[in-house]
Amino acid sequence: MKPEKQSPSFNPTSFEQKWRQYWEKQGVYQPDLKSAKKPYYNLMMFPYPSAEGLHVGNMYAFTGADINGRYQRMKGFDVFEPIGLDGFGIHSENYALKVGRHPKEQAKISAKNYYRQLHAIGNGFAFKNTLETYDPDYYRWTQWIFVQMFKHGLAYRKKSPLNFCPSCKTVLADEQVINGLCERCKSQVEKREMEQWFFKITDYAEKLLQNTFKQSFQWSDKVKIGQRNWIGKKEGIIINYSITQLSNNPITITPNTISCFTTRPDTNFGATFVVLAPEHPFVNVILNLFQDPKKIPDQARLAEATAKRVRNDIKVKEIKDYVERAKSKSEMDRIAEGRKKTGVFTGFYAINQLTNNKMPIYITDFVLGHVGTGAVVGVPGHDLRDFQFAKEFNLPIIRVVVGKDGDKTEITREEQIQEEEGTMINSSFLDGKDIHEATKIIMDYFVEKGCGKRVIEYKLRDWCISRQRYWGAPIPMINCPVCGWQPVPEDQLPVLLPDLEDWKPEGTGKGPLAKLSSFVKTKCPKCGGEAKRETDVCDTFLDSSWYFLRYPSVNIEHKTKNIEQKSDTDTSEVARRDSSDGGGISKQLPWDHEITRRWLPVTQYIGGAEHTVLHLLYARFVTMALKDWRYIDFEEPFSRFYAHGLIIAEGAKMSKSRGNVVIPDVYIAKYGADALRTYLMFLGPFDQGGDFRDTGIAGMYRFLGRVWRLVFSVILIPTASREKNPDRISENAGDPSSFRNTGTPQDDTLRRVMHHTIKEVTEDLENFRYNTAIAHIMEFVNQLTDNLQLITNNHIKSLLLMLAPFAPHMTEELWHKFHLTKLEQLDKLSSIHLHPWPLYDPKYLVEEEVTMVIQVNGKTREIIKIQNSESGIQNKVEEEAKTSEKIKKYLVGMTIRKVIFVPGRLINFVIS
RNA sequence: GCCGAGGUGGCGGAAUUGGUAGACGCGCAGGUCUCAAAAACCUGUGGGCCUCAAAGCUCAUGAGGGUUCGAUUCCCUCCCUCGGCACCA
Repeated sequence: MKPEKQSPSFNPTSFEQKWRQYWEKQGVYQPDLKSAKKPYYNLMMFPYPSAEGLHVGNMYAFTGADINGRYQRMKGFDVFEPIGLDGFGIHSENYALKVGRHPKEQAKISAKNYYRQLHAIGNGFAFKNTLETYDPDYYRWTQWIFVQMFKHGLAYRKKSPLNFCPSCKTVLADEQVINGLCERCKSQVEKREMEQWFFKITDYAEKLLQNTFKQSFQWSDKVKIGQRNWIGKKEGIIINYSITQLSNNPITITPNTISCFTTRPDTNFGATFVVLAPEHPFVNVILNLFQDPKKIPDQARLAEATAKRVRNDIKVKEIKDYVERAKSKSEMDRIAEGRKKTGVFTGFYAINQLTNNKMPIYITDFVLGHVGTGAVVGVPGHDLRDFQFAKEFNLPIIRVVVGKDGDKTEITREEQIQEEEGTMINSSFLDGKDIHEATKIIMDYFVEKGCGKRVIEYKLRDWCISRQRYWGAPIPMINCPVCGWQPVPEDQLPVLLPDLEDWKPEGTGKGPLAKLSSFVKTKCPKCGGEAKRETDVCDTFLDSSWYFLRYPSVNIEHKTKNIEQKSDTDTSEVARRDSSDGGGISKQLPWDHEITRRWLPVTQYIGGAEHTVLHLLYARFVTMALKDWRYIDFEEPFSRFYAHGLIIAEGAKMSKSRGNVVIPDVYIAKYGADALRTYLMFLGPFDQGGDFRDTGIAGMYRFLGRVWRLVFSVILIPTASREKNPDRISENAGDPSSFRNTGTPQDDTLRRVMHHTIKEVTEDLENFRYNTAIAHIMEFVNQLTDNLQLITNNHIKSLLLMLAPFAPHMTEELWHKFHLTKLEQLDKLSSIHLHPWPLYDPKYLVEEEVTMVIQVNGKTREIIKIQNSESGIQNKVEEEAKTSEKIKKYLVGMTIRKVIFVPGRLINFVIS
């Protein structure tokens, strides 16, 4: 049979779907989860369906992650690459609100469309292991985690001023407030005093921080640093100052000290005032004391004259007004006022025990109630804010540090403030000491004198978990008037989210579930009496804090026997924990122990850096807690994390509000998924993202077309070389030993280029340098195109194998066309995607002749070819260089002062 | 203000133990094929000078200094863009 001379036209839509069906049918991307030998858990952050569908930004992230998965699979790993939908929570609910559909209905529609797109991009997903966070089988366990948090004392209720989004009508975690705006809807966030559920993530602050320094914690630096900054560890001291008044007959107050946290006690000789946050407890002490003169307590009952004087000193009304005003101010109002310092004097003084000065105590809104002790000792000479405050209230400013500029004059301008480094002055026993040394000395001093205590503070605060919304996992707690808060018994989980007609948020401070009395009314699990269910739902980020544990075990029946099957040699805490637990359903876990052991922690996690202090921190916290409760035996969920860049369009981040969202579907229909995938990976470094352009994708389509025709030219028109090497389906692509050596220079060149390309592409893929990997493949293709008659089977195989992770459909099509296999003959192992990655042999990288640069005084004047064997010998190269007419011209009449020789690279004559 | 990432042709971007700046692609220009177009293919493509041409010279990696035989790369000062945090004591 003679092959037709014309290659079929390159039409991706004619074969892409066919191969996706084949992959799925044959289970090409379904590893044996129970007994895989070389497990590689390749995970990408799952999407939340909060729009019409995936945009190219999502596709960029998924494709980049998928290329790693495909590469690792070809390297011989059993790659598990699951995908699912983070469909519970406020993102999806807001979208449902927007389109005016019930979230449950919308979820079905979104799921269908998202999964259609996720198929269409051609990733090696394990589609048998999908999960959706709104599935009761899933959120049952989200609730179970909540119950465990409660049982272990990590879930608690607290009343505090919280971030409230008036548009989403719910409270938000600190991590979800960006510049005072709601992370989701960009509305102005208000402060509201509410009682809510919190998770004690702060208990893990130190571990969350310390683990980021471990060698094994291989994360993108920017995310590591971002987490460290967010945790914000500070070592300092709490100093207690006695409180006094100017009056001769001071009233007694309790407490009679003020505690201030500071990291810079070295400057305390320069402390001249104390400032309190409006929320500070002492403020209430004052207000209660003097609100009504009759309420002055007995022990403080004063002579009328004294009382009057005290009331004059302490302007109660002014204080009250200031505090109320401060508390009602929104973040935005504060910013709008600039950084102008305001405050009110309390009438009380704190005694600086170093100088015996009476430091006036003020209330000011620049001190934050939740930071440190909510009270700050003011050192106006060496802190910008303290300086501004002192200026505003005419308080004394004392210099106690001399900076490197040596300026010892009085501090009157902001530029004179030394904060970072310097030497102590005007500080008695600290004089002349470096500030860091002085800090240690003074800390010891305070501790010894009994008026200070070293402390470690963190910026990280507890995770507010309650949301006054409908579309989330109901918080599985019951409030009994007799027994207090009780968790829903584990065998009664899930607490199903009821179908609610009236599900829209109202902003009353309660979630929509509160309106459903059949849901609210329940029995106390402890005493059996009438009780009420919690009606708030969990934050979405709890859903996604453990999903990676679930994926590998999605299809596992929860049989108690898989817990008891442990061998005696298995001494892990986890095993003992499992088998010593009580009977019944509570024994079950949402993950299979053996599978979890095999696959977790996640080998490679890939996602956006925007989750640095959100999902990535929460998932680490939940994993640590599960480890401490002995449900798993590792404490870090993601061994490696790679933060990809963002795709921008029209110069801005893709977002619905900007209207610059690019939908991949049209491009897939026009150019095929392969062209879009390869284009996205080519447009810039994967960690930097890039700007999406139509013209670029057309160019990539042309490139793939060139590859298509190149491969068909070999399939259809056998050349002399090809006939000499007729074993069309040999499995030795890239195996260096399979190469004949004809000795012709062109043959050698092509072979060298191939090995060089394999080397470069392999190294690039190891480091997520997809753009340069593609560039190298392109150069290889250009070389092949220029030497059509010299192409061998191995060139084509190597080319297809290297291109396979990027263009999985087309390479699969060409692979089988090349091997003349028929679709119906194919089994799983025929797939190019399970073929071993090509290897290179360094010995074929060596060139006969190398290019050397000849410089005169550091400027390149000539480029010569020289035998590789001689390129490392200075005499030879120098001799050769001096025969060059051009170089002679430069050297004539000059003296060579020095010759710099870099073997194999250049020679430089320094002349004068 | 602090932390992080960047600044290279018309555009996206290559190039690192300091050694040919601009790989690869887009775009553009010219050409081949065609009645024509599309597609495809070929050639050229940083600026300036010089030349009929070839060759050559010269400038150029945000700005300015420095180290070096040699700097996109290292050091100092500064400017700009993007991302994150932000009155955090």
